[in-house]
Amino acid sequence: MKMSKMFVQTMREYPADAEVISHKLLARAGFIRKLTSGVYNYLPLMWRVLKKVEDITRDEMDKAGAQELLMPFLQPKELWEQSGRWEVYGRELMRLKDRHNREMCLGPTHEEIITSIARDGLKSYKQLPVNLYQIQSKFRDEVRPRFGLLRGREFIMKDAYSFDTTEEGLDKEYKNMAQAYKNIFNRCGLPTKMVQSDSGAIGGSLSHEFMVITDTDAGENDVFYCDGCDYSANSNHAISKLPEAVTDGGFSKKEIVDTPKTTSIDLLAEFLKVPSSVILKDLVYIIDKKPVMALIRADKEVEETKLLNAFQGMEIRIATAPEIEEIMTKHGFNAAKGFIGPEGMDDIPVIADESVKDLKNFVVGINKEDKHLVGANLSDVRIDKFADIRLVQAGELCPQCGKPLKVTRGIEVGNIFKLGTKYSKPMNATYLDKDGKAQPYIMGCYGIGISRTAAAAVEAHYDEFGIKWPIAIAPYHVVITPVNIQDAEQMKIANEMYEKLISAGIEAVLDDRDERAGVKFKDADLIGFPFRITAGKTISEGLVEYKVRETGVQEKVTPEVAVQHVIDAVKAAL
RNA sequence: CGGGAUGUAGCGCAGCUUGGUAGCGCACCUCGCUUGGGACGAGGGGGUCGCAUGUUCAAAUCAUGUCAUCCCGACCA
Repeated sequence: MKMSKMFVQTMREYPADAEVISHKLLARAGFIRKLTSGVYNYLPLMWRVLKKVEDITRDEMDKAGAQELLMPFLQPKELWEQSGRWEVYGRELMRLKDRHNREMCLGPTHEEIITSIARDGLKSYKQLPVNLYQIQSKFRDEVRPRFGLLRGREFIMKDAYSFDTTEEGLDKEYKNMAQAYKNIFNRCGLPTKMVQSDSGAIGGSLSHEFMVITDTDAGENDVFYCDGCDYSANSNHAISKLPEAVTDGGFSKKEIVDTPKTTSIDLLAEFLKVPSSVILKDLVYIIDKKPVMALIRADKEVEETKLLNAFQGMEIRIATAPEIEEIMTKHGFNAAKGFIGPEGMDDIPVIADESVKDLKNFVVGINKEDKHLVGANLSDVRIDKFADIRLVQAGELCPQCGKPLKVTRGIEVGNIFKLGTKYSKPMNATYLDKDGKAQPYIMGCYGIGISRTAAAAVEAHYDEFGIKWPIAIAPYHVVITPVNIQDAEQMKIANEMYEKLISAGIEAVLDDRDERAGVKFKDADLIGFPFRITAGKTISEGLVEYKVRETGVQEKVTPEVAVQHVIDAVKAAL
């Protein structure tokens, strides 16, 4: 490719609306251009990168025995009603109507469609197991898209779905996919951590996420890990042992005491002169439009995803102050939210965190303004069930080996889920077993954010001058830079090297623009070509310059050697 | 959904307070000069100032409304 003809406009400044480094660099270097909020044009350089990530993914998926297909982007409401998700999927699901007023949605994921395909085609146990995948655009109408390609509304994803007859079969495929994912990210030049995770809105029993560990702001997920063993988990799934804490309030008797204006835990703890670890905090959440109460030791926080799962709900949010007032009034109470408790709220389910079990002589709200019950014990509080609903914090102890857990941030680039029969059952998607009996498929699903992976690669590989693409997903492998295109000798050597590289199968760019050297160098660094060969002032000695973007190492060598270096390096990396 | 900010050329911005011929830098085109880390000079093209309504002799500028974009927050009792 001749640089003079290449469709790329680099900018001297970062776009004003970009926050994270991958967004800034991809926009400035001419890879992407925003069309509307959370939606981007993938310009030619970006598209080359994306195709490489796709190709690596495709190659490993095929090797792992999966088969590619392509499902529609537009989906009918009916299938979503069969799975039960039409009602329960939040506003992220982009709903629309066609000219006949038929309700449709843009696919945020494809469980419903794939299940309907399987239902029609996989009738016999003899046809199973099967793993089908596609690489396609998805749409999720995020509340607040940000971070460029990392959290857009439209994005490219590889999603695979497996169908098995047994749990053992699913387990085998799950491991098979985990290995394929490791291969994919390694080949992309992106080291990832496989962490335990919650399965979220897609549902299911077991899941893992593949996280690129990054020290940039773009890491949206907290990953807890242990130096002492191999434990690692996403914050929505992490568990821990709690360090020693005061759990006995030390009150000599149970009584109702005045606690004026103690509308927060801090105020209450200060007023009663007790640590917050002996206060029972009662939070009201709205799960699938119904209120629930979550009790937890007040020095700890609730992990909403865990809470949601404890109720097997789909949508969760904390109740608003007016909603709490309404609940109070409805139950005949007249107190501010700081004084709420399960007392007299018999129709609202109450769940307590495991940590509550250790509490003795504690403090709890009883729905009376400016009053709390102190010296309470578990028998004094209505609790429907216990569950782990606690958010782990760094410094708490590893559940496996007891060492303090550490936290880091990561970008989720892939995930694998065991779905079981979550979709096959409600959608009545079955095969006939050996006995001629209909059985629902046992399913798994496996996603990779293609566009997000490319952006994560930038977060992991950049410096003050620009992007440093891993060779395997770089838009081009090498740029050849004749410093002065008026210099016939420079141009001749540059052209010869270019031809040799091209015929060796190397993706080379010749920067034949009539620009000063500085401009060409800046652009080369910004765009992030892994290698640069410069034909400049040493050409009279028969030498060119070979430079490695990643390390900054450069050496003066003959054109033949420079070309061979690039060929060797690229072959080694692919 | 709440709060804040911003919409002026492809990008980054000034002008608005105090209404009167729409500007600057980068990018783009032409010529000259220059050619190892985003040169220089001269000339040039490009904007219904987000949109609508109003006030006014006159609106980028004032008012009202609306749309869009960005940031923060969305209640830990």
